[in-house]
Amino acid sequence: MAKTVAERADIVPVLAEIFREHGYEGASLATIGDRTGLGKGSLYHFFPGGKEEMAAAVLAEIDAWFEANIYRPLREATEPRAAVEAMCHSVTEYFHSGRRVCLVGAFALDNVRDRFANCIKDYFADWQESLAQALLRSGRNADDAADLAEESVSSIQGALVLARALGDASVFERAMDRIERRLLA
Amino acid sequence: MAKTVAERADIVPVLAEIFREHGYEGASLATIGDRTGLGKGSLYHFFPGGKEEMAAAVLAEIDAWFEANIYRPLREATEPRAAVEAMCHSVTEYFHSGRRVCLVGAFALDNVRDRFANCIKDYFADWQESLAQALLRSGRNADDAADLAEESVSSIQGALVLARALGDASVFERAMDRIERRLLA
DNA sequence: TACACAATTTACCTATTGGTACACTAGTAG
DNA sequence: CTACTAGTGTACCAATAGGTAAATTGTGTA
Repeated sequence: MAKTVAERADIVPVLAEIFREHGYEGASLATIGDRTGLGKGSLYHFFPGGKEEMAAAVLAEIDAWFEANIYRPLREATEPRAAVEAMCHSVTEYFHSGRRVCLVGAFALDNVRDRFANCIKDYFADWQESLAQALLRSGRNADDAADLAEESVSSIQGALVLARALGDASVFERAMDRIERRLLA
Repeated sequence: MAKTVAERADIVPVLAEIFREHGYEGASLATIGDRTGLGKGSLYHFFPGGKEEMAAAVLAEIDAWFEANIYRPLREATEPRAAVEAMCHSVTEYFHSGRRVCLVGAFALDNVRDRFANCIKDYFADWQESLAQALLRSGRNADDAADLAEESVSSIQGALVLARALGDASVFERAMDRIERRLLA
């Protein structure tokens, strides 16, 4: 009998992909069980809070990833312009050039927004603030930096929506080019 | 016994609001029954295809509204710059300054995207094309017009996501100002 | 006045939902 | 060798899901 012991850390990325594909309501425990290869027993062992805790864990991991790979580099870069450039490339890679949905953005439009309002808000607020900080240190004034950061974060989300709606990844790539050009101008 | 006869045309806007609030999967027939004040019998009388037909009807009505109020004016305007300006105002009003979600955008991020792929695609393609046409006739070259139109449509969606995520309508208003300025530059 | 038909109510159906209870297995520490 | 524990599998649960069937109501028209 295969006992193949699992770990929480291995499950969360799978959960993330499931929520991305099906949304919160659309991701049933049956689907989750199939895709993770875990029975309900194991699932509720790792996530006693059920689906809600699973989604929270996914959001926490996403936040940790962005903190480590996007926000902190932007905040702490000695070379802010290079950090901005690096952000653009990381983002393009992370979202598979627009073929991958932003789970936080999707949750924001869904009715689960209320349940995870804080996570969702922080995700975008942190992004905007860290980017604004890098722009500030690259020589812009505070107002321009804040405005440009807000526009960029917003545009990335819009490009993800449009790319997916049109089924055309090039929409996202064009948007990222525009954003990078404008950030470095 | 109150018989209060209903009409399909009266129901669709209510359905639209329900789908906006709860998403496709999240909008149960129970909720729909409550909010419309109609039993399942009436609902299936008007929409024999069930939930899917209800959503399709909503998307069709949205498309018709945009065709009449946004796309056609852009395409047929004798004064294209004024039409672009009018579009910006209509859009701001339609989305309640970012407090109201774009159902088509939300569906695009959801897993129901596949089911309504054509509607969703057309909505954005038509918007982009009609806007590009107005820009073209306002004196821009074809490439600039197409690019700027794509960027604008994309930015509107992004602004809706971000405004809702942050619970801050001013994000949307700033975005619309930027877009209008750039379109009329 | 009676017919036809649109609209509605009510009752019912099966599958699935998220969640619980609990017995069980396999390592591991003493 | 034994006791403990993290992880697993199975069976079960009430509630709800979307959907169906048919009897009933009212209303405009001939």
